[in-house]
Amino acid sequence: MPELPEVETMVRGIRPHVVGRRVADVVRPRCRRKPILIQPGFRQLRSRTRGCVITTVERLAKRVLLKFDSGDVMAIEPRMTGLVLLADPPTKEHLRLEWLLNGKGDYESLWFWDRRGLGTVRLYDPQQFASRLGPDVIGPDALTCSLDEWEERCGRTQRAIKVALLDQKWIAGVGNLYASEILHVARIHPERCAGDLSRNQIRKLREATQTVLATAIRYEGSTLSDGTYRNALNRNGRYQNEHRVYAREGQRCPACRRGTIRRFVQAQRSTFCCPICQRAPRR
DNA sequence: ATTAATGTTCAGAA
DNA sequence: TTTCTGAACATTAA
Repeated sequence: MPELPEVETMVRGIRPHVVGRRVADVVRPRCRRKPILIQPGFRQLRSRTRGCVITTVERLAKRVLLKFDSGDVMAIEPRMTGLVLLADPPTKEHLRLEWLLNGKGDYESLWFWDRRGLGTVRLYDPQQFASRLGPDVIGPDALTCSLDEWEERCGRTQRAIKVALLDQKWIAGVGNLYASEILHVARIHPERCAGDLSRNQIRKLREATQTVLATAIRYEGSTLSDGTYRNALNRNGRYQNEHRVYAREGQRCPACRRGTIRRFVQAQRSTFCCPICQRAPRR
């Protein structure tokens, strides 16, 4: 379930071990499953990255970006179950790609592991790389979505606020789990129309987004009960212990201690909220 | 033994 | 134009 905090944890985990190292080779492990999507194909990925030095590792919303001295940018999208690892994959049979690394370092390879296989790896040349994403909710300072930008975006959609938060072209970086957590902290009902929010509520929403995601990063993300891990050494995150509403249906709300956490479905995804803290919109 | 649910993204339909 | 639906795939729980 890599969302933004889990992807940021991967990036921080691998960065010190891969920056400056040269790709000796790219290997697709033997695997009878349907191969993951690689653009522009495995052979080109291999020939264009072999011999290149990794210059930077960054996060863009929920993607891992590796940049090479050739100028090429490789975007790894873990989607539902992908992990970027230096060691200790959960299983052998779901290993999808291996980058063998030359030079001194604690680890021989960088791996992409993906149980469901919905993840993608794409290689872009410098001119070609242009993101279709909205502003990153918690990017480097200059790129962090400003309050004015939040307000402008809210004003131009009639969708429920939680549905809008999950739209990466609208604002990038919020996933399903953290959307419920953020709205609970901001005390905004998930079904409220985004266009109806006051400037003050939008301010609270923006602040809740930044504090929830920053805190989750400090805890190295959330490891859910399905046991898909996310840090670079396949260790559990710890933020799942801090969840206030996600997957806590039927439990007492930890904020008001009066409401009972409810679950319902929006845009085919589970939403959790406290009906007392988060007042339902008029219908 | 079916069916529903699980984190994400995107093409295509409404 | 905007918004919604289903599919991609694997695995587990009910």
